[in-house]
Amino acid sequence: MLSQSIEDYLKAIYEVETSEGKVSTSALSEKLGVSPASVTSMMKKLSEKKLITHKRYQGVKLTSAGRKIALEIIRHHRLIELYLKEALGVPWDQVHQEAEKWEHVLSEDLEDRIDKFLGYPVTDPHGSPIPSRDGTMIVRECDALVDVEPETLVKVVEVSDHDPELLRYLGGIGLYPETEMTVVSKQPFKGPIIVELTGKEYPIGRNAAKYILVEKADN
Amino acid sequence: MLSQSIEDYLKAIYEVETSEGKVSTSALSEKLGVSPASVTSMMKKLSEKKLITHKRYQGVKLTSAGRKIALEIIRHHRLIELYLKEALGVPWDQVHQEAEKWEHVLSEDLEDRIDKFLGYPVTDPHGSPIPSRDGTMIVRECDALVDVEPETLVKVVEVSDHDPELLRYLGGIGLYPETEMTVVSKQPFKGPIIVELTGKEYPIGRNAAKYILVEKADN
DNA sequence: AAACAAATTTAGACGAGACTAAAATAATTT
DNA sequence: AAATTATTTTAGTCTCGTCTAAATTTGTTT
Repeated sequence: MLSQSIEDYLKAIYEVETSEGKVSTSALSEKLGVSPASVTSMMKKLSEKKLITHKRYQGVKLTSAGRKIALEIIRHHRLIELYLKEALGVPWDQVHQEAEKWEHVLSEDLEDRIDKFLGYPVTDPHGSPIPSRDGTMIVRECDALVDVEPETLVKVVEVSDHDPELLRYLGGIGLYPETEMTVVSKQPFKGPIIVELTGKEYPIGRNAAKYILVEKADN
Repeated sequence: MLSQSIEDYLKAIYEVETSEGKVSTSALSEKLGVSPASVTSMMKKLSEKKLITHKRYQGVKLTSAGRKIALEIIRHHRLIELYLKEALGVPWDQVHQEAEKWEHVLSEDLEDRIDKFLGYPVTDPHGSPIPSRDGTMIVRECDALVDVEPETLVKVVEVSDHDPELLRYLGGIGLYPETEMTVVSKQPFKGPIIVELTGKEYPIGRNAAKYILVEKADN
């Protein structure tokens, strides 16, 4: 059995690896809210357990064993997020922080029951794909909203779950995964992006728009 | 925020206090599966936090602050047990071990949602009363099955959740809280107690019968 | 290429919570 | 009441995961 701490590190490594390619000590330090020195000592331990490979001063990489565990935790996390929303009506801006705790105590049996209850879902409430039990996750190519040209009809694919504030705003204007909307314009001088949905126009800050993934809607 | 370990100790102290009156170091050591020395050092810590009172060599007692926390954890535990059974169909012999982990990560918000979902229940799947949010729990007077005279019609009130094996057996013969049955006979030489329910007779060992609480049914 | 800055690792310490072995106290027997 | 046994506490150690401060390596300027 792995400690909660180890699980958190593996998950963080996976996330940094997919979002930035290279996994530095400082990135993990930042993400996990611990000192760089703590990261280094944990890297040593994870190396010994063959969950990562580590070259001094060169960053780390998950081994396939490490990746499998990371994906298992992420699967737990996302299943729980969806479950809390569907079964208990927890608002989508709160499910993340709850799942952070619950992901570490989910048994295989309960995981299966929840999966079944939800009808074997493939995405969580933020549109993020749920890894399969055997440790694989689909990869999607889609664009950040901030990079889309005006006058385009797009469909929301995924919204980052890290900022509850943003999620509340987006929920308030009815912007969820699967929502279709039109990018109306991008205001100059790093101003907001204006989108239209359900007949109304709303501003979305450039920074926020980095965390909203969309794909071109067909037609 | 209290550590999981502290929560476990407080819960154990509460349980020993209600079942045996006096809370000895060895009883806690046994119950928690740690050495007596570990118990003593934790007692020191809990005393400093004013959660218990401790007289050297004389056992411990919960303060009202300590009791409140213990009851909060027990409330979590029992709500979760019932929730897992009702919402996810977890068999009653498995809910206990799941709840042991989940009880420590339940937020107030989720506690309320689960409570509401269940319709503000007062007992868990084993018939144990669920403490109220403000930290009170009803006390019931009822008899252990082992002490009941033959030829009596009784109603099952509560079954201890500590032995999954026993729970499976009892579930198999349809013996749950609220079940009515007749104590047919007590076999001599510490033999089993024979009960009749749904027209059939079943043996229940003396030891098991200590852990089944019943009340006389007003026939 | 030398100097400086930034990132990373090492060294050493700490608090939590467990352990074992030994000492102290309480309970029970004789 | 003294001796023996059982229980509890103390003393000292260990692992885990964190920290700070100092040393090392890498990257970037000038």
